[in-house]
Amino acid sequence: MPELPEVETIVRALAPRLTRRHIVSAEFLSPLVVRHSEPDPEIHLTGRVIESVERRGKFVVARLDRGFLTVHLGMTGKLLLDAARTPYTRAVFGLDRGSLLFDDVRQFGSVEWSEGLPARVRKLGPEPLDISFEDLAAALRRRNAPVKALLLNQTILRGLGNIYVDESLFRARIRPSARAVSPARIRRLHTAIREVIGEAIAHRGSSISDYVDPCGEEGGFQQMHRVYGREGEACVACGGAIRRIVLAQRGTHFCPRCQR
DNA sequence: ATCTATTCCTGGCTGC
DNA sequence: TGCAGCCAGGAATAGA
Repeated sequence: MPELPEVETIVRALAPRLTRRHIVSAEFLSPLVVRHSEPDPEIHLTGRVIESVERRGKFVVARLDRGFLTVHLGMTGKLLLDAARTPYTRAVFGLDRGSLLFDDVRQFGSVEWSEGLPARVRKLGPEPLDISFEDLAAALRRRNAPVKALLLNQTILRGLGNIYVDESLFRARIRPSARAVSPARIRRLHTAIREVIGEAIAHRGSSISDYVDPCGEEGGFQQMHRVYGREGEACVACGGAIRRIVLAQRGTHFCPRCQR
């Protein structure tokens, strides 16, 4: 499940390989993955030049000589360089040198062409590594949803998903169900998010289920998860059992003793 | 405006 | 062994 650190790893691998490449062919094998696109993406993409590849939250955005190619990996999406097609290949881009495949088993991901930056990218909130404590506190103030739901909301903060929200809340010692979190706790949360995201990027993301980068490499941060996927195991801080509940329609992992 | 529930999708897992 | 049924979850959408 690619979140900010995984997408950052992917974009770092893709950018030098795709910048200044010409798209000589574009083929969509599943109508589902182009559901967000403006019409006729094959026509608009063919012949384009890729000018840059950047991450915006969990989106991969390639700026073209005309328009944008935007990819969201959803749950199981992969961007693969010079790879063989599989039964789950949903889009194929021929380049003047090599090729780019979009594989996605569950098809929660999407690939789109648009003339301008897509609306759903434009309305994203700030990057977690850029936002100041004051702005984070302001964004969470006067909200009454559980803090976990707020952190998953990409218009408040972009790039965090289920894993990194659980890990950040553990390090900040805040219960995921907490509402109206105090400024002192938001201070801890601000620090925790920066630490978790920074460490996860340094470890090239978490390989849960079948995440790999465009060269087929796995990440290593899953070894360092303190709560996610550790239900019933011992808390690294207090030794108590990690609990799993469902909150905001997501599997939610926390230590009942450390996170009050 | 804000919050919550539902929906999409399918391989893999559980349990009978 | 086989298979029905459930689970994972990002984000669009609908409903309250």
